[in-house]
Order: sequence, then C-alpha cells, then structure tokens
Amino acid sequence: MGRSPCCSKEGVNRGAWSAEEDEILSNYIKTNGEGKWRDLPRRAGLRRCGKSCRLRWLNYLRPDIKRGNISSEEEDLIIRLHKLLGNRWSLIAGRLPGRTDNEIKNYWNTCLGKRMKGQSSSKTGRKGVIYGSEEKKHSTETLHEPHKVIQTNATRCNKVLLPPQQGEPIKEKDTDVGLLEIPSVLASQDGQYLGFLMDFDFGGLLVSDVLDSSYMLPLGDEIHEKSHANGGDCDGNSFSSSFDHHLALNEAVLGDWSESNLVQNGVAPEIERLGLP
DNA sequence: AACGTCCACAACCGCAAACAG
DNA sequence: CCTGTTTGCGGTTGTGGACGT
Repeated sequence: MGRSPCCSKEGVNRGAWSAEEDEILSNYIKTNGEGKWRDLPRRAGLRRCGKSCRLRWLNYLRPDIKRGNISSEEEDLIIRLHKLLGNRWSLIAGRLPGRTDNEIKNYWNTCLGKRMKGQSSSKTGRKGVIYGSEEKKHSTETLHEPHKVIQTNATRCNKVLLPPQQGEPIKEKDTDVGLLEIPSVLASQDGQYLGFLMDFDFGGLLVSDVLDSSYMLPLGDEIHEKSHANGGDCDGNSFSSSFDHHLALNEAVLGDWSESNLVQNGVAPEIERLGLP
C-alpha cells in the first residue's frame, strides 16, 4: 500500500550506524567525493540505502561539522532567522557554519521552541515578537506581508516586491516617463500597476536567502517582469555591511521591525530612501 | 537495584523540486 | 516538452541515556 520504499529493505541495515560503517562511508567519500548516493552503498560496500548514507555524511561525518555547544550568538541568530524564515531549517543552517539543518531543527524543537512557547505565555518573545500557539505553523500564516519577493526561475532570487500603498494609486501622468516604462516596475498584461520590484544585493547574501520563498509572489501568466529587460541585478541598492544590517533590513521589508534596531544597524536611512512604511 | 518517565538526538519517511535523458 | 531519476527538505519516529520514584 502507498508508495514503494526508496530502497529495498531486504539486506539493508537500519538504525544507528556502527563505527565501522562510518569509517567505510568516510573513506569512500574522501576518495570518490559526494553524490551518486543511490549507487554509493553498493560501490562502497555498505548495507545501507543511499538516503541513509547521504544523511549520515551530511549530518554527522562531514569534517567541517561543529557539534553541540551552540553559542548564545548562534542561538540568537537561529531565533532571528526562524522569525524571518519559519521552519526553513536548511536555510537557517546555511547561515551557521558547521551546523546542520537536522541539528538546528532538533535544537529548536527541544530547546528554543519550548522557550519561545514559554515566552508566549508572557505575551511576547524577543524584540516584542509575539510567539503564539500557532508558532509551529508555517510562517506564511503568521506573518502578514506588505511586501513580497518575486521568485524567478532561478533558485536564488533577489527581488523584493513593494506593492502600492493601499488607497494610494500611483498616477503615471505625474511623470514624464510612464510608470510602466520604469525598469523594475511590475505590471499585469493589461497594464495595471502591481508594484515596484527592487533588487537587493547584499554582497553574496541575497535577501531571498533570508526571506521565505513561500512569501514570494509566483510569476503567473498575469504578471510579467519588466525589469528583466534591464538585465539581471541592479547595482543601485548594494549594501555591503554586517549580517545584522541585512537582518534588520529584511525585518523592515517584512514590515516587522523596530525603529531602534534599524537605527542601531544603520539601516534607517536606507529604509527612508526606499520609502518603506 | 528495579522500574518508569522524560528528553535529546539520530535516523527514517514521504514529498516535491531539480535534474538528466 | 515529457518522463523517469536523483537529491534535498521538513516532519516524525525510534532509541538510548539521564533522572526520579
């Protein structure tokens, strides 16, 4: 019934890995590199399924793995990233060198999640964020987003959609250049203004790395992206400063920000310039 | 010492995205 | 394009150790 398993269970070891299996896997990957997980067990002589090998390597055997002792700085980062990203463990882990998504997830489920829940009963968590009983739900449901990110076909996306303010239609006639002619302005096919598309290049840290892709507005048939005609990344909004700065700006983009935080991180002038609320 | 309960973490599972042919 | 395969992700479960009774 249901799906067939990813691999035949017969003759395949399950459960905890032995030291011998670890050594075989490590040696094989050091010699042959990662990838081709499906064939790896057979080639390496392991009685494990490929998925299990991959997981064991990524979460445990990789030489650059840090284990245990999550520092307060890391913890703080996890909390902030979780606030922004929800349960996107791999993205969160990607910002914590040496940490794996599994470790972050376990840490959250066992320590931070409970702590956050505990804080919710005293109304607010860190920085005044409310962590309610719905915390476990995906954050698309908990964050209402005045600004969205456009997801292009590329996995990495660095465009933030700033929709028109409610009750504040933009009048094309006010400008010499028609609004819809401005690069990075989004329009429907009937020419209706849908929002302003901004590029955020954080010097290798793209806003899309931080923002949940599910906040992103899918590029459906009704929308075409005028900025594409202008080439890829825009260089006019390039910020190259600290990670805190990036986070503060992202929080602002999501409409969930504290003024003092933005001032502290030097983001306030940019927020003003971008005309964010 | 024996048993039960709780907790942290490793591992598994199913789904979906990405990729290859 | 279409289809099959591989990889990556997030939720869930299983297990072993710590702790309490």
